[in-house]
Amino acid sequence: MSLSSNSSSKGKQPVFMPLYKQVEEQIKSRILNKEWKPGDVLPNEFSLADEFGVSQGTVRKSLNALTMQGTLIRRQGVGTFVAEQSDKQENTSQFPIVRNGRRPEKTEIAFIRQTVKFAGLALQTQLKLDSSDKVLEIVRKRIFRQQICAVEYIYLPLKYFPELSNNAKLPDDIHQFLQTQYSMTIHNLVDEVRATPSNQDVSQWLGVKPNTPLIEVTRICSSLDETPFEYRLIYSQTDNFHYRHEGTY
Amino acid sequence: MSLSSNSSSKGKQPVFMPLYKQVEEQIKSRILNKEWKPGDVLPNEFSLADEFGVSQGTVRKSLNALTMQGTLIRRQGVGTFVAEQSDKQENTSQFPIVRNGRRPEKTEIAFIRQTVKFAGLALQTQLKLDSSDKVLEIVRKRIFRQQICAVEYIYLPLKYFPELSNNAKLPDDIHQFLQTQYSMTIHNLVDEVRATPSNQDVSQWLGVKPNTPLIEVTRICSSLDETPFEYRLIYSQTDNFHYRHEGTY
DNA sequence: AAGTGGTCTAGACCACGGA
DNA sequence: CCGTGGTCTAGACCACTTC
Repeated sequence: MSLSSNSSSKGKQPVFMPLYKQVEEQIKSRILNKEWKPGDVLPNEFSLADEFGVSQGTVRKSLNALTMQGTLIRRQGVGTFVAEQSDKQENTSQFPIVRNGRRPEKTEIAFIRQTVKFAGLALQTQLKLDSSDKVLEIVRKRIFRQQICAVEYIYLPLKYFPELSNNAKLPDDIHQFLQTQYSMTIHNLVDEVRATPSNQDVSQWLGVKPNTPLIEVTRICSSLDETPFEYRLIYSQTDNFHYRHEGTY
Repeated sequence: MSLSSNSSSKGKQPVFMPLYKQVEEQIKSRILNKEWKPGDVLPNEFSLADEFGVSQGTVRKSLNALTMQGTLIRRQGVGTFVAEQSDKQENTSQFPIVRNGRRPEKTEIAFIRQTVKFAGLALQTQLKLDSSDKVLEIVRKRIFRQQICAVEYIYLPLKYFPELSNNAKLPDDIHQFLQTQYSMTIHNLVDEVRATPSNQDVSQWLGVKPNTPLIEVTRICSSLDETPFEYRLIYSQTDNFHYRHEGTY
């Protein structure tokens, strides 16, 4: 196989895409097509170079770029793999609510309930659904050492995950589950944080007085092809916890 | 000049540092020493390669790494520059409070007051100060089109910025100012978000009823050498605004 | 036209992990 | 031991900016 020449007449702007970028896109699309699934090993650099008709150094540049984006994992002496959910959780603290003065810690999960519902308005707009689409709603608590730290509402569209309509309880690690069942991994996410008075339900679950100020984190997770596939609401009191984000410029 | 051989007997673990990493550290330290200041142009790749006694490709790898960390800016046909504050603000949305359903937008600033104080407890721990250290406190409002969106308390230690003790009002773009005056640029930051009832002062400034639930963002900015040099508290109501964070895995 | 960074190649050698 | 990715080099050519 060989890559396209550098000028294209499709768009208005002729698109100049360097070889390493083209290789990157090719690899990405094979992952999207599930030719290569999470955990799979890719051919080595020289095989890929042959296949794409470029030099090994060019392939290397693509693989390293995808590794930095978190799509691939490279292990010296072993090979290059499609990243699994578990690989990603090491780097970025999956769950953003942490104890004051601490780094992210592992949480326990206490299941409350799960139901299939029609998508409400917020879900329709954020997950690109319409009013006839259904979602699985999961409600559960996050706990650090007997201390209830947050309540989560998780919404998964049946459009993408049809088998969830049966009432089998999902495992605690939902993203792990979605990855093994649907080869769906998080590629990026958007968090919006607001302050809101605690409502009846959440107050009970968190063990706080109604109208206590809580933070409400709205999290939307998207896959590699930019499909938003999960909507999540997280409620937490912030006497002992906070939402945390650390960034490098 | 030439770099150290790959094995060192200083630490407990013999440290193997690849050449490109050593070059990276060298360049970083020259920036810290203010040999190269924000906005300065670096020598070209071949000059640096000569100077460090490595090949041009190795220097390139270092420069690209530092570019991705936001420390340098490279412009084809022109040269490689030490990043300025203005370069950084383009990539990462400096100010994290945005209107609902929007991307980050430019805000106006309304000055309220500024005072020199002794550092309180939170400041002492977070900025590594002691009780005799003084800070400049700046209080001001953030405004989107006549709509007050947030109140900011900004704390700058006189330890790092001694000339601020005179009562001259600082310009709106504080980071721009700190960069030109002190060659101090943000390298990373930590945000902690909590929910809190609005107090008397903030209620007035934001124009909300006392005890309205607000978000409180505690932001600590650090420089390239990991010195935390600014502590900031941001208060905002979240009927029309929210704290936003977008991340790629 | 001169000088910069950007892309691409080809090949050498090293370090690591597993059989 | 072999095969993998990691580092490093040297050199060619391209694209962009400035003069």
